[in-house]
Amino acid sequence: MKKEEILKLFKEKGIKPSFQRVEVFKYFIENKTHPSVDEIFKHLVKKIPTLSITTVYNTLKLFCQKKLLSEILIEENQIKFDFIEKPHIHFKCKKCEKIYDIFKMCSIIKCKEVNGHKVEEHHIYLIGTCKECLLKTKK
Amino acid sequence: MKKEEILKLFKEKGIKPSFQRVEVFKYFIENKTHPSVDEIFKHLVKKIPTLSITTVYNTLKLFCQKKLLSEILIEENQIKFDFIEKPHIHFKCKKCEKIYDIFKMCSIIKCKEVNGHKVEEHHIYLIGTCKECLLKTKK
DNA sequence: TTTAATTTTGTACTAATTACAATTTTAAAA
DNA sequence: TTTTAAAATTGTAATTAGTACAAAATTAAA
Ligand SMILES: [Mn+2]
Ligand SMILES: [Mn+2]
Ligand SMILES: [Zn+2]
Ligand SMILES: [Zn+2]
Repeated sequence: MKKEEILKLFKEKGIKPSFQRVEVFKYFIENKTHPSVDEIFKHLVKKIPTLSITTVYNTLKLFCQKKLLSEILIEENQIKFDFIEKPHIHFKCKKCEKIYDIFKMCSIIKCKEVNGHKVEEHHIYLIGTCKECLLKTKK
Repeated sequence: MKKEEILKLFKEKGIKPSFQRVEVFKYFIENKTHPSVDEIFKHLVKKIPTLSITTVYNTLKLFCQKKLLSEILIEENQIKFDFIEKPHIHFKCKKCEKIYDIFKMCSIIKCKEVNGHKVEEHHIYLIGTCKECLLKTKK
């Protein structure tokens, strides 16, 4: 995703493209991970020494409101964030703590209504032992 | 669930039935909700004035280890707890904040393995506007 | 009754997040 | 270009959920 594309996307969403905002957004494009606020801050502050952690919080909240990102509640002590692209679910390994994207479809993900309630977001995560950790244990 | 049944269950699970532990457990049986640590503490401290919040934390951690309770990560700022009975998913209304149990089955809930990873827990929650809040909005 | 193990309690601490006012930046108006 | 107002960023302080830990209390075995 090029700079122009980002600026175009921001314009569509009504987001003013400050340097900090663009850098936070680029973090998600360049690192397809599920970072915490702290991870983003620690990474960007190297490039933007004046960066404030508050700006990172503000920016992430804005991006979530504008549906560019979603919050992932999968850790007990901190919120992680995910770039919204294709719908997917998550798998967290309780051994190595890694979080994997799982592109497996399920009736729940398409569900727009349940028991009379209007459904707007779907959050699914699985916990267990990942492929790699299973192999390590066998050895 | 009677006192004897609780004591029997605790014995099976290897939990010593201290007064505090039994009271915390009874909270879940008598209130089929999804309480936070603070809600449990505030409720029980009326009956047990010497109760420490640390005991509530310790007890809930123990109950989770022993698979009597599960942690629900659905709020950004606090963990909620759920009595483990029938498998179910949750719906949270973003208007009134209420959390509903949804007993709707889905292939994901039965999934024991995905992409080579061994699945041990399934967590599914939906966000939206609940039936009641939809009605209020229409008026 | 002694003793050791377990549980509970209270306090201090940590760390994520929020509140908020001051400063800086941006962009429009004059 | 200069003035002005709005928006964004920053830094600090406050809040709050959760944890660490040692002392006190309880329990149960020796
Ligand atoms: Mn993801
Ligand atoms: Mn439930
Ligand atoms: Zn792993
Ligand atoms: Zn509602």
